[in-house]
Amino acid sequence: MVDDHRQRILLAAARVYAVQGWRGATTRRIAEEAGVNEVTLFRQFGSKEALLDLMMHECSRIDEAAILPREPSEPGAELLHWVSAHHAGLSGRRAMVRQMMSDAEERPDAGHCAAHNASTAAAHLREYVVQLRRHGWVLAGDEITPTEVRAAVTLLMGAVFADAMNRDIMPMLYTEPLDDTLRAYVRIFLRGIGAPKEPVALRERTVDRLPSSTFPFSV
Amino acid sequence: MVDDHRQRILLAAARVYAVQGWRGATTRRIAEEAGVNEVTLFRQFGSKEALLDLMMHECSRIDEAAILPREPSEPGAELLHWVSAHHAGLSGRRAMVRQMMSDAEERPDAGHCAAHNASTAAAHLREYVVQLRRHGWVLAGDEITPTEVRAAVTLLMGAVFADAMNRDIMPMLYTEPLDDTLRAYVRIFLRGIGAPKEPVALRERTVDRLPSSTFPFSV
DNA sequence: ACTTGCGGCAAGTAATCACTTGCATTAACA
DNA sequence: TGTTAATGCAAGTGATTACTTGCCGCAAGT
Repeated sequence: MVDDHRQRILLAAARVYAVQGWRGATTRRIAEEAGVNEVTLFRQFGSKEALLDLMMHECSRIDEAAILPREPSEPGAELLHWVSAHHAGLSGRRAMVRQMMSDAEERPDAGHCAAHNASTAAAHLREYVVQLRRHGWVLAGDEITPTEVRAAVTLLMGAVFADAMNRDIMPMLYTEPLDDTLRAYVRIFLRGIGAPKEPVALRERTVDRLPSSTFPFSV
Repeated sequence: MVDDHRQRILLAAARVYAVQGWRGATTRRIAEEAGVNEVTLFRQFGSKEALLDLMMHECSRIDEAAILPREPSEPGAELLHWVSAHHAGLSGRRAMVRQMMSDAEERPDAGHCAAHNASTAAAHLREYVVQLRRHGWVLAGDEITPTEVRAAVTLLMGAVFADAMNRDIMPMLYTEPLDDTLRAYVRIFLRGIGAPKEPVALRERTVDRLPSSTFPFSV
């Protein structure tokens, strides 16, 4: 019963905050949205700041992102699935992420919460690229530098982030359907890191010839 | 003198708004920042809403973006220069853009202002790609579809946008220096639309064999 | 039956919000 | 020199802010 109330208030706070931001998320509005008395809010959480801080941390704990397989078998399809899931997650939290990023100027903690998901997702993608390389999906010895591979990761992550954040308010930029766009993102990304569309002829033990230490991805 | 006051107030409003957002940009703080009596603000602009609306429209009028040449001669360098300028512009307005995007939920006009620069920049880039193709810099007849080229534009724009917005609060994602990253963005973009690094052998009048009508970029 | 604790309700706190009014000052222009 | 328009200053408007206090009802545990 107790936790039920706390949860309801936290969810209400998240909804109000996503639309109205920190200053607009008044204790009155949150209480009204939760269907509780305003005083209950203070008795449960102490202050507005404590409540919103907790809410933001709870929100950033959610990791609903799809998982990239450890052993790549179909990079294009796997990446598309993962990117779609990541985009969907970001898109669903769009309003809240926007508020957090604007609050980052005054409340660094909000920025941290907004960055958390993106950071872990980027780490997953980096690890996946390492595996791609390990399993011979990436043409080694290219003119593609390790820095460029790292940049390709932030390029893809950034493009998906911007797409999720801006597609609704920039119709001039995002004219093509979401599906086609994400598919193209993935294709360009794979081309960018030197992975051909067709499966590379499986060279046996490419791993031995490309020790992971030469690759600058530790995590 | 009069315009001097108005300008000072508008600039002060922009500074305060960029940090504190709409609700945080109180008339008191703006007047104090401008070194003007609070009443002057109301006598000049009528209301807080009128002042901030005007300020946002003035801000979105500024088009400091570098210009992409009509006749591409060195795509890599030209694009890098343009992307750097675009990133610098966005980066300088970072705080304000973030506030506008969070206000977009309640004040659609703020969203429009935030979208304006990105939209015109994207139009420029699209036009440049058309010119690239016209002058034979792009390998035609590839497996690269027009939709993919369009997506490449939004990919690059989105990545630069995200980089400018998030680099300061996501150190885990943006570990490489800005210059190297932008350079890599451009290289991957060019590879993504099928433009090789080295200048293509100038085929005479490729234009005739590739009428622009087959290319879906009208603007 | 009695305690304990949680929640609703009504009221009130000082601070801040956007905005207004009246009056004195100042500087330009006639 | 007189007029006019813009500004500063002091004060005050009602609304809203976060937060507190005191009292009462209710349900569960002992």
